[in-house]
Parts: sequence; C-alpha cells; structure tokens
Amino acid sequence: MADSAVVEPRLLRGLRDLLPDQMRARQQMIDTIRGVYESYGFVPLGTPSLEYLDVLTGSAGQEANQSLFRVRNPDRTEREQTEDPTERLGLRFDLTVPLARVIAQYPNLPRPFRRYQVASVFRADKPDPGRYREFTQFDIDSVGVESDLADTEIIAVACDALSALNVGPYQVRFSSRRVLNLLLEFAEVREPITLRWPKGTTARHMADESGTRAARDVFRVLDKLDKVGFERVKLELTAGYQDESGDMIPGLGLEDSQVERIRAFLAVEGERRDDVLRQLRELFSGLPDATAEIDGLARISDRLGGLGYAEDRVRLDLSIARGLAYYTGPVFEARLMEAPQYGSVFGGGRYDDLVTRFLGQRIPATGGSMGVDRLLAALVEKERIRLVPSTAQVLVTTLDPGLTDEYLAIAGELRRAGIRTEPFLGKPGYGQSKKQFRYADQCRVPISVVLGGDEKQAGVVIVKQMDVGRQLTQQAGDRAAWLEMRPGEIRVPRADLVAAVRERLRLLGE
RNA sequence: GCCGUUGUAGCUCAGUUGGCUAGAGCGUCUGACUGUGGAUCAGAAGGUCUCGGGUUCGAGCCCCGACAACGGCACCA
Repeated sequence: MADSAVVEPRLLRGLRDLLPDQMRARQQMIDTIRGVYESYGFVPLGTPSLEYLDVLTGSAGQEANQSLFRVRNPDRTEREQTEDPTERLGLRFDLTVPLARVIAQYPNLPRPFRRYQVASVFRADKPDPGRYREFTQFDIDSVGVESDLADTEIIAVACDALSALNVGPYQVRFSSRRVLNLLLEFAEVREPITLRWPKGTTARHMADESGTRAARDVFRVLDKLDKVGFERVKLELTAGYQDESGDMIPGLGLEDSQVERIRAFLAVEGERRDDVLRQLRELFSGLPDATAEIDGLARISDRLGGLGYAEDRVRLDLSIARGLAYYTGPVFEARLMEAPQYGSVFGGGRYDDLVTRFLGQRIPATGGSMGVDRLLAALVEKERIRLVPSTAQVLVTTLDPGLTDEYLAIAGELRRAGIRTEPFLGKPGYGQSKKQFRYADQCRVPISVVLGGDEKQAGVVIVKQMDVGRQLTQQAGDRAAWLEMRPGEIRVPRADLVAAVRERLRLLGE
C-alpha cells in the first residue's frame, strides 16, 4: 500500500456519514420541529462549532472535560497553548453553553430572548449503538424569564413538536431540581459526602477519585433508577459494590434511615399530577420551604392542564433527576412509549446560574433539547418515516441521443411547473433503457417520462408510474411476457405532459 | 477506563493435525437483450488473509505484540 498513493477511506469511530435517504428524512424532521418552535415565536441562532476551552468547561462540572474534542488554535503555537489554557479550543458539546456565552456577549439582545438552534455537537466518549461522537441537537430556550410560565411553555412546545412529528404516543415527565434539594434536606444529607469504598478496593481503583462528593451527587445516582432498579441504587447510596466486570463502585455512605426517606420520596407517584402533589405536600410537611416549591410545580401542572396537555402525555414524576449539575428548577424529559429503548428524546430544565460564569450576574433561563438522531432512529424503526434517497419526482429518460434538447426542454417545463425533475445524465440510447429504469427504481423516483422516436412522431409522451412495476417484479415470469407488460404506463399528448404528471403525483400523494 | 469475543473480497462467511495458484453465496459490472425495472444463463472485476515480529523446509491456520471492530460494565451535561 505504501507505493500506491490511495488513502484508505475511513472515519474515526463514532462518526458517520449521512447518506441521502437518511439526510432527507432528517431534514423533514428538522423542518417540522422548526415550524412548531417558530409557531411559538422562537427565533433562530447560530454559533460556531469551535469555542475556547475555558468557555466550554466548568459549566457541567467535571464530566465535561473528559469527553471534549480538543482543537489546535491556528493563531498560537503548541507551546503557547500549553502555557496559556485560555488559548486552547474545543468542539462544543452542547448548545446551552454557547447560548450562555451569547447572552453575556450581546447585552442588547431583547429579553426575554427566546431562541432555537439546531446543530451538531461533539463528545469524545466511547460510542455505543445509537450513540455517536457527533450528533444533532435541536435546542429551544427562554433566557431572562424568572417565571415558570417559561418552563410551562417549554413543556408545551416539546409536546407540540412530538405530536407534529407523528411519533406515536409519548410522555413528558417533569419534576424540579428544587424539590430534589428539599429531598436532601428531608433525608438529612450533609455536605460534603465522603465516599465509601467496598471491601477489596485497591489503590488503583481509587486513583482518580477525589474522595468526596457534593450532596447533589445523590441525584446522579437517582437518575439511574429506571435503568438499574432500586436495590442497585441503594448500594450506591450506601456502601458501594463491586460490579460484574470487577469494577469498584464507591458508595455515598448514607445511613439506612436516610435511604428509607429517599425510598419514601420515590414512592410518591401516581397517574394524576395533583395526586402526586398532594402526597408530596404530606411527605414534606415538616419542611418550611417546601410549600413554595410545590406551589410552583402545581402552577405548571394546572396551566398545562388548562392548555389541554392531559395526564396521559404530561406526568409529574419525582424520579426525574437528570444528572446535570447546573439545573436549578423544573426539569423535564420526554420518551416515546413505542420505543422506550431509545431513552429520552427530549430533555432539559431550568438553569438560572449558567450565565453567571460569563457575566458575573445571574440571568434566569430554561430550555430543552430534542435529540434528533435518537428520534430519527426510532421513527425509522417504527416505520413512521419513509426513507427516500432522491429528491426528484420525475426522471426524464434519454432513449434517443438525437432528442437531447427535447429531454432538457421537458425537464425545464416540469421544473417551471414546480415538479422536481431530473433528466437521466448517464449514457443515452435505446439500449440503455434497462439501466435508466433501474436507476429510477433504485432512487425511488415515482415517475419516469419516456419519449423515443415513435412517440415523438406520434406527438405523445409516456408517463410511467414506477411503483406499479415495482410490485410486479416480485413475481417471476418469462422475459417476453415481462417485456410486454409495460406496467403503469399511460400515453398522453405531448402538450398535456405537465398536467398528466401533476395528476399522477397527486394520486400518489407526492 | 475495565472485562470478553472476533479480525479472510463491497457484505455474510468457509478454509482439513500447518502443504501447491485462498474459495462460496450475495452484491457490483458486462453480455445474452439499439425500447422497460424482476427472473434466468454466460462471463468479468474485486484479496499484501488487519498490521508487525517469531516458530517452521513451508503460516490464513501455531506463538508474542500492536491496532481495529463488536459485546458487556462504568460514564453519558
């Protein structure tokens, strides 16, 4: 291979190409979501893929650092960058941090600033099935609004977007980080937490652990409840354990009585939001700050109810923790009932302190993020979206090289009539007809237009509907009969071509 | 990051205790067929057997190492 100049075509793992059929479906989805977001009056924002490393880090706690793609700053030498970390660059890992930067950097933006943004984000984690190192998020956020009206609206717009996408039944679950903070109070969890390692732990396991955690680390553990069940969560909250691979998982060292209180909190659940609220008021009746927070959740619930978002698709679920450290108020996530294995397809919450880093001044904000890739994968699996690899509605075949100008004229006519049309640009010729029809078939172009010498002389064209033949090809038959079939074809006067094509497309629902 | 499995044609895989020029199916291309998608038939292209070292008269096969992919765990803003 060394002496030949070819480079092996390849991608870093976790990255992928999006071929036309995927790309088309994704664009349709994005258009749909954008339509819903704009119907609420949100405005688009674009930011660069690259940001300074110090802009990106620090916001999401330690988690952010390890999965960042780092990029060399072309204006600085390697040495300069190493000596001055503020000169280093990285690829954005979400759209929320860049938004916070923009808010701080453009103080004249109108407030509330309600923006949407759809873009690739990058994480250098180990890829898993359905989890990539570059993926697309479609974010929507309201910045500068203290009121829980803003949170209510984010939940509503998420519901509307999911409905518009025809994803089937879905459920948005919400809770509040502040209620979870009350839980820490209720369970008497004190700062800081000292990690407790299970028996048999060696120094190697503990190497890069700091030994203490913040109390909110409890939330990160609770977030796993769905996935691993309460027993496993309990172990991680108390003494830690050794998992199947032999890894030592440190415990948070809580007492049994504390875990009991957490269990009682998690037992607060129900179909009806006001039922959950009632139980919660009872459980937290000894906490002076609880009433105000629970009232806030009640307001969101009531307003959503008033807007018609009923219990079947919006639930108050106190186990929604969301691991992210920066949430400060209501948090929410959505999942598809028909495809729960895809996890959360929309998630977010209130983050009132995120802009503080850049401005030194607190600016309330709330918002969420639609996981475009997960959603697309789920829709494809559930056959709720069609994968079509071409944009053309019509292929003009080129049987007779002498009629080339005519073919181009036909394509032009159809395009002016608003019909997406492609002339066959490969080798023309009567003998090439097989290839041309096969091309139309493979690309799923719904209609072919055929014009040879015979038709030219008769002043007609053939409009051929490809799906008729596509079905017939399933059955075997002898060649003569096959050639005779000419499935799905109609002959129309040349002058009626546009009308005939338009009518066919209408019947096909294209 | 940890544990495990696997690397042979574009894809899925076969390949005898280590033995001649490394095979099949599917796919691709060409023709049968200057006017129709499928099927059929004939033919063709496509391989440094992941890479590097070792053992051997001889390695796709055995040994060591690296890399990669896949699966599980941890992580997942």
